[in-house]
Amino acid sequence: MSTRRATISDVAREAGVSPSTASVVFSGKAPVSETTRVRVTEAAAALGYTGPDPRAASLRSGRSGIVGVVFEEHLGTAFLDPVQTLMMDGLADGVAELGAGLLLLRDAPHADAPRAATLTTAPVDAAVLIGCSGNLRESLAAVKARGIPVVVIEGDAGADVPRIGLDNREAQRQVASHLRSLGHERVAIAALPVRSGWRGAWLDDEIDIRIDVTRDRLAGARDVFSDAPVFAAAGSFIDEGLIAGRAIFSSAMPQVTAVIAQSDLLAAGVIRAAQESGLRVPEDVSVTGFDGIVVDGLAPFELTTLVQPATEKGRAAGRAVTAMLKGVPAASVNFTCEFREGNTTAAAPDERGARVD
Amino acid sequence: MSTRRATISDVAREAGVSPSTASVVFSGKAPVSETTRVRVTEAAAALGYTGPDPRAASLRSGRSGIVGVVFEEHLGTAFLDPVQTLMMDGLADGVAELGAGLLLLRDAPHADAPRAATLTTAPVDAAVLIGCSGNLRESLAAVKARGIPVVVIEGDAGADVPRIGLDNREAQRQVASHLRSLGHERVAIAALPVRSGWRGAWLDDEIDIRIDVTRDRLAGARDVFSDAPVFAAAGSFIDEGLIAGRAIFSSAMPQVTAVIAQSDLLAAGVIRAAQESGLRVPEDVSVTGFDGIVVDGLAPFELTTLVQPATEKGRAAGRAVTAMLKGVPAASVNFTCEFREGNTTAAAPDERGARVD
DNA sequence: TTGTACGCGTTATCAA
DNA sequence: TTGATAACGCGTACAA
Repeated sequence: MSTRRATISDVAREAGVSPSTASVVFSGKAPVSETTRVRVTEAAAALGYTGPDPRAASLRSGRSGIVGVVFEEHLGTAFLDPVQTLMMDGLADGVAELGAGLLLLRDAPHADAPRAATLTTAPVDAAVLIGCSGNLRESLAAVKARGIPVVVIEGDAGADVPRIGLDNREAQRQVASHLRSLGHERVAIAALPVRSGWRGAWLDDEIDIRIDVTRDRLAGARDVFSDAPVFAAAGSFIDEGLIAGRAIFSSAMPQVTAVIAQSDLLAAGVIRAAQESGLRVPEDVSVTGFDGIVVDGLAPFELTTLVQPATEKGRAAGRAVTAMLKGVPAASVNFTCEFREGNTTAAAPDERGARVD
Repeated sequence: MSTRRATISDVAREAGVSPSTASVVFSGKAPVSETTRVRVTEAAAALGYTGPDPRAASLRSGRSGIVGVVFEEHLGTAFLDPVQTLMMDGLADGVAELGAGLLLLRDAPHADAPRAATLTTAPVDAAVLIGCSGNLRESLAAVKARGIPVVVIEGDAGADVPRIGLDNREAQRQVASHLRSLGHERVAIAALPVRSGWRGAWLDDEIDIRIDVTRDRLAGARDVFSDAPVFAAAGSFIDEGLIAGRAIFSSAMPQVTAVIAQSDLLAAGVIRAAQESGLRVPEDVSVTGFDGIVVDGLAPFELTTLVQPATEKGRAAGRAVTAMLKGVPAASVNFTCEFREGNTTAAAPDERGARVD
């Protein structure tokens, strides 16, 4: 009874065959006679050998059967955000054909997990980057240098990296235009974080927005309301929306008649803040969201929002990765949001009288 | 420009040092003179070397920095179930200290993904099994043979495997007793699936329940209502609850006055089915859930249910795995549900008059 | 502080 | 159908 685990060579010796033959028995990559197969299988059982060591196999074959999914946040939040959840669902679908496992990774080592697994240290065959902040761009360089296929969801990683995109700017502009057509002039924006680790604050400097989604949606809003003040929240949560909303409604700024939130969850929080301030939605203030997810506890409100095909985005990413691993070049895909009018928007208060019909 | 990628030996040669020195520069496991460090770093940059190959490193060191999380369902559904989502959130937290990535795996190859990565073929340092059906038990044997630390959430894997458990049976019994004390006699049960791939049907044979959660909760209900008919759904979804509810309310069985659902989502579906049948909840029929999650669109109902600490369960599993990888034996942990009375249960119709106070 | 030498466990390749 | 050989790329005793 040796102290170390049995290897495939041990099994081969026990079965009286060569290591390569034993290997074939387990991989099934070449025909093996039934008698040999049985002998090897029995030898393995006798030695308690449960199959090739994945580490060694992946070193030799160059394949690990793992697709890395890189988030730029605390991993936990990836599960708490409905949009991400739906995307993961689609992604799991998309890589199913490939038969790979999904490895959840963070973009870079963080204070609370300094030795966290990252794209550079993980044995992945391909990677899917979600969002594409500055940190992610670093990972990207490493991965590209290693020649690992990469797909980016919601971000720009250069012309040679397939992206799964969304018409964030156009969609947000559409909603902004809708508000303008309702007569709104004094509009505030509740934005998503501008970079990893952002704490939630009024935004002074818009040059330094490092998260593409935030920047693109903001640009869309700015296409219509070029001077709207922006409070960038710490994350896409109802509670953060509440904080943003309080800042917006209680500030010394001129009374806003509409708030453009960059996510449905933020919008839900903003609505709550409005109610706290004694403002009626949509009579006193209109609020718009983004994503088109189901927000719990928002009844009787139905957000005026943009519905994005989150699951489809994930599925497309999975398919792109699958294709690339098969050597087929993958093309970028751009998805479109669908405008959905709810009951959280109405004509601006000032113009109410004139607009009622 | 060679056709293959640079290795650490190439870098060492370029820098004029030995491979082992170069290795140390990257791993930081031994002191290196500043000049050497710079020389190696520059050589690496010149050659486009981005660090040790994770595959080789993990073969050599025996560590991959990956914790496998094994589900017994289609991976996508894992993200759609709020309970799983919360658990993953906690799990991510729990392994954070370890700095490992979470690899999402299925229990066994499936029809739609025959070559899917499994516990046996993935380079994991440790594994967390969620649920513990028959399929999982197979993986379990292999993993134990390989000496990989394992923790099981909601399942029994033998005395030597730490389990993160829940008082499913006792909790469910508590709810059943509550119903009985309200005067209910004719009760039906809307159960979770009894095994992987189950399609949803009345349950004839209760011997063959291969999913522990289902069996334990059923046992709890049976402790009070020993003859209640059981419709086992295909999954924990509102739509499956609807199917179960329709079966229950439209069947030729004696009019039930209460339905014990094994999850909140099932309960939500059952309520919908009741309304379809013209039954009022809770006046005509009481419905109970399990999990204590927020079910969207259920307003104005608040389920009478059992609140389970899902996030805590995940966190405990993560901590157990972390401990085991450090060589510290981990103990099993058993969590307790909290009974929460909502407005979906009331006195049984027959006894209403007698019970009003 | 640096270098030498070896093996981690497997599988691709090719010849028999 | 099977076997011999040679890497895969790295980490780490140990010696210098």
